[in-house]
Amino acid sequence: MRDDWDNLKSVLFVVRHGSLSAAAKVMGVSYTTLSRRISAAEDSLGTLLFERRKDGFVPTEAGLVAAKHAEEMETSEIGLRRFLDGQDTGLSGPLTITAPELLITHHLCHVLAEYRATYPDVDLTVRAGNAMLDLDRRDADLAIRISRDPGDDLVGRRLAAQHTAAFATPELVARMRDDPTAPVDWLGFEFWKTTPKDTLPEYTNQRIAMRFNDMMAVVGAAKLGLGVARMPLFVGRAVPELELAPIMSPTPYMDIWALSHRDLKDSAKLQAFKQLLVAYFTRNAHVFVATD
Amino acid sequence: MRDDWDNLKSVLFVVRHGSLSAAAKVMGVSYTTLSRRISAAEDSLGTLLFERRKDGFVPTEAGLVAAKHAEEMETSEIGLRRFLDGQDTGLSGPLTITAPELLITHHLCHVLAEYRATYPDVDLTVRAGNAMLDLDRRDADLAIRISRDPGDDLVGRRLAAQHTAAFATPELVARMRDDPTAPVDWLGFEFWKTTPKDTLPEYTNQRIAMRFNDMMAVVGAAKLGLGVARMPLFVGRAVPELELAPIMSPTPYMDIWALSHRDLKDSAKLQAFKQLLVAYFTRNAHVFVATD
DNA sequence: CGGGTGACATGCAAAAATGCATGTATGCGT
DNA sequence: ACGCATACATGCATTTTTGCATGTCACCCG
Repeated sequence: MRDDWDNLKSVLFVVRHGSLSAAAKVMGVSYTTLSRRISAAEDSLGTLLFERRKDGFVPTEAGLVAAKHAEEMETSEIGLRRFLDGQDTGLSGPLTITAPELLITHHLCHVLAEYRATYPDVDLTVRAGNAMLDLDRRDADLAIRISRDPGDDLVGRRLAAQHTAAFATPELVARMRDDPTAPVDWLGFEFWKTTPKDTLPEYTNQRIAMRFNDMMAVVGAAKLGLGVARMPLFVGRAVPELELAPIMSPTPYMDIWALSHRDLKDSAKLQAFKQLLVAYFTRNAHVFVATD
Repeated sequence: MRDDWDNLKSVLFVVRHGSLSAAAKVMGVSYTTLSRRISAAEDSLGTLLFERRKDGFVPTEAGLVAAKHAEEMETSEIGLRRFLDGQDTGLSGPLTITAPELLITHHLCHVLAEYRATYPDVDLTVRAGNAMLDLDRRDADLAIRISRDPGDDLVGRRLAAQHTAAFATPELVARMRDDPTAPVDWLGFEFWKTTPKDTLPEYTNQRIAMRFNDMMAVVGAAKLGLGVARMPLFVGRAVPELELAPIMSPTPYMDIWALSHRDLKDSAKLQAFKQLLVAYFTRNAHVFVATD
């Protein structure tokens, strides 16, 4: 009866991380402790939860079920913490933001600096990446994303409209302008089936030279003159080695959104960040779209 | 990060039982420990959960929210335990049954005796009462009830159909038979608005003499000849001092059901009990209905 | 095949949580 | 007003939990 719930938490973490040692590291205890907690949980539930194999603890069927229920418990706990943090009107403590790498590098860094200077007591964590971090599970307090996907409990705020366009080195651009019928090498993404469809009709000789799964890689290749690349306007404009390629006009692309959890709408820390964020994007709206 | 979940459990119990001391008794720890766990929880959540008043710990708004979430966690834990117990094919360990007092007194006691003799290793608990014990929350593994209310996750098995009828002492019955127009005193229930509607038309002079909230009390009053009482056939027939009163014919009443949780459908202990139960009610079906 | 790594078992000493005893405040019934 | 019960605070000794050190086994890699 005594240490029941924490033991279930241990079961969850061992199942989730695959071994005592790995779970122990994450939980900040020794695996010895975990081993004993697992045994205690098994006693309490009257069931074997893990097989002790030479190569580690392997969850039994019952162990998986236990982990599933423990996960529900974790969800409740996370929900509680989020709610309480949402009530927090103080401007100190942790705050986690996630955003695409490129947006951080070129723009968010300014907002971060300003926020840091204004609210030095907030302990700010920034997670770069497009990964679908789970705002419900509290992987982050605020997510900045291209393309809106408002989960049930999320609130979204549109930060900016944006355009994409084609970019290349000045040499390539000059060549393309001189002879539209010359071959055009695209630097594309893995998922591209064909060359972009919204190019100007006079460019009759297009092909995909290489495919990437990462925008930074595309930018690198473009800088070396390996081809022309399609990217958000704000990306291309931030790379001095590249300029707009005439093969296509800037076209509207998905908006940039800030998403956060409903429960956090009263969090002072978060709202302060959002305010700076919106101000920045308002000031710099022109960077993301073609004004001409 | 260390003892988080158990601390939340402590918060739940203190909120639920109103004081450190009361919660401590239920949890089997000292209130000193609870006091410290509460403080730990408050540190971990960064919020005050209880006001320390002279007359005890009073939960704050945040404390109530925390308890609500902890209750969700408890629900998950109970669900886990129920599931695992459901997988249990052993015929030993705890099993809890609930049923109306009268049904236990007159009938279930036989089933209990038989079960006890057949499976002596099962640790059987019987909770008498019509109270709506919560099968989801594991207040009991099996509930025998008049009137079916199949909750979402419950499975029901009809045990018997039953009739109700009017009963009274032989003296009263004789008098009623002699002169249907003489005043008939009913022993009724609190919620009765009028005398029963399905009585024979020749009894023209009926009134409610007394109201009760308990069937046993009604039976007691009826035995003293204070009036005629309506009750399930199986109840009246089991009281030697009473006999069927001619004022009404036996009428169908709500069936008797056995309800249990879906997860327990493979529990050997429970299924064995159900088997004896069904057999008993099948054998004794005639006791619950009027066959003539 | 040896060296390195990861995963776990186990015994023992250190650290932490717990319970007990004692003390204060409040209310209740007579 | 007095004894009695409830509710909690706090210091200290004890029990429990934890971590560390050491040892085993299996695996991977050059």
